[in-house]
Amino acid sequence: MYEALINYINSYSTTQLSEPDIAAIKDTFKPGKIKKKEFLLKEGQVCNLTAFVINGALRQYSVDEKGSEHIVGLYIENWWASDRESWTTLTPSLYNIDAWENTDVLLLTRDAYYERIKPIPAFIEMNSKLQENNAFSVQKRLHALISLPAEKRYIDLINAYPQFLQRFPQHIIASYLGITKETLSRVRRQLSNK
Amino acid sequence: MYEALINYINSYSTTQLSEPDIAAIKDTFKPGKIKKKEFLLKEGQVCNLTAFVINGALRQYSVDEKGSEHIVGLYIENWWASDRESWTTLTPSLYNIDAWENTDVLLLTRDAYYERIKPIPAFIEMNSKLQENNAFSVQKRLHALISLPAEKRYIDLINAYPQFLQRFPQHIIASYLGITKETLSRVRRQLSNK
DNA sequence: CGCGGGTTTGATGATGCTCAAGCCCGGTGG
DNA sequence: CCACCGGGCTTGAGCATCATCAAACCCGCG
Repeated sequence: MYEALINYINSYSTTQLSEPDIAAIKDTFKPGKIKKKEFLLKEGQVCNLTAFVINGALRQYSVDEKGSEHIVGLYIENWWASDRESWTTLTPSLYNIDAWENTDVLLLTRDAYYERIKPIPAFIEMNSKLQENNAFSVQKRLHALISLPAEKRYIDLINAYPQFLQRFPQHIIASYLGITKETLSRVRRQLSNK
Repeated sequence: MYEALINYINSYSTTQLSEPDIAAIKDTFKPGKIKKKEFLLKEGQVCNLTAFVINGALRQYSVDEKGSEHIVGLYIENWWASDRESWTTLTPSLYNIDAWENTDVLLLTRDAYYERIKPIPAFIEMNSKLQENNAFSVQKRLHALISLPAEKRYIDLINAYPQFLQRFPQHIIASYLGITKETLSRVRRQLSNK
C-alpha cells in the first residue's frame, strides 16, 4: 500500500528516501477509503487533509447558485488531492472534493505534515517539482480557455490526459473543459465526421 | 534603484537579507530599460531573463493564427516578469513579453540566478511564497473562466487589481478577461446604468 | 490640422447554453 | 426472464452571450 507512495516520491526526487524517512511516512500517512459520492472536502471547510490516491478517482469542483458543478480538478491513481490554497492559508475552501469511484487513499493531516513529513529532503524536492508542474498545467489550461475554442481544448485534453476519458463520464469532462455536456457531445460528433 | 528590490525581498521573508546578500544582489541584477513596444521575450525563444519591474508596465501574451493577442499576464511596479515554464524547463516560450510603457527593470540571467541568488535564504523564502501566491491567483482566474460570465469576471478584476485599470487600456483588460474590447465596453455600459 | 490609438455603437452571425425529449445500456427486483 | 429504472449520452429547437466587422467618435500630440 505504501509502496506506491514511496516509489512516487523517489521518482520525483534525486535524493532517495532513507529508512527512517520511510518509517515516518508509514507512520504518518493513514490508509483510508472514500466511497463513491463521499466527500474528502466540502465547500466552506478548511482543508486539513491531503490525500494520495492509491486507486480510484476523485473530483474537485464548485457548485454555483444555479446548482451546476464546475470541475477544477480530477485525480486518479498517483495523484495528490487537496485544496492547496485552503490547506496552506487555513481559509475556507471554495471547492468540494468527492469520490467518483470507490477510492483508496493515504491521508495526511496538516499537523502531521508539518511535524513529520515537511522536513524530509526527498519530499521537499518532490513537493517543489509538483508545485511547479501544477503551476505550468494550470497556466496552460488558463491560456487554452482564453484563446482556444471548445473543440481544440477537447483535443488537447485527449492528448494530455487520455486516462481521464476512460475514467470519467462526458459531463465531467465537459465541465472540466468549461462547456456543457451537450456541446461536448456535438463536438465529438463533429470530430468523428473527419 | 536596488532599494525597491531589497525591500520587496525582505517584505516577503522572515529572515532578512544580510550585507553580503545585498552585495550579491547589487552585483548580479543589472539595471535595464525596456522601451514601449520593445520585447523582453519573444515567442519561440527560451526565457533566459527574469525582470523585476522598478517602474513601468509589461504584458505577457500569445498571438494566435488570426493575429489576435491573448493576454496571460500584466506586470507593473514590484512584480516579476518572466515565463516561468520556459525559464525552468529551457523550452521555447509560447508567449511574448513586451513593454506597454517605457519600463525600468532589474534583470537577472538564469546563470547568475543559479550561481548567486538561488541560495540566498531570504530569496528562497520569497520565491516559494510568490510561487504559491501565483498558483492561487492563476487557479482563481481559471475557475472564474469556467464558472463566471464576463461581467462578473470584470467586477472581480476591479476588486482584485484596481491598478490595472489605471495602467492598461480596455482592449488589454478585455483580452486578460478572455473577451473582446467591444464586449468589455458594453459590459461597462451595463454596469454604469446601475 | 491631421493622425494614431483608444473607445463606443450598431448590425449581423457564430458559438455555446438551456430546456426538453428520446435513446441506450447495465443493474435490480418482481 | 423480463420490466423497469437511473445514469449517461444524443438530438433538436430556440435563445443568450459574445464575437466580428464596420463606422464614427474622441482626444492628446506632433
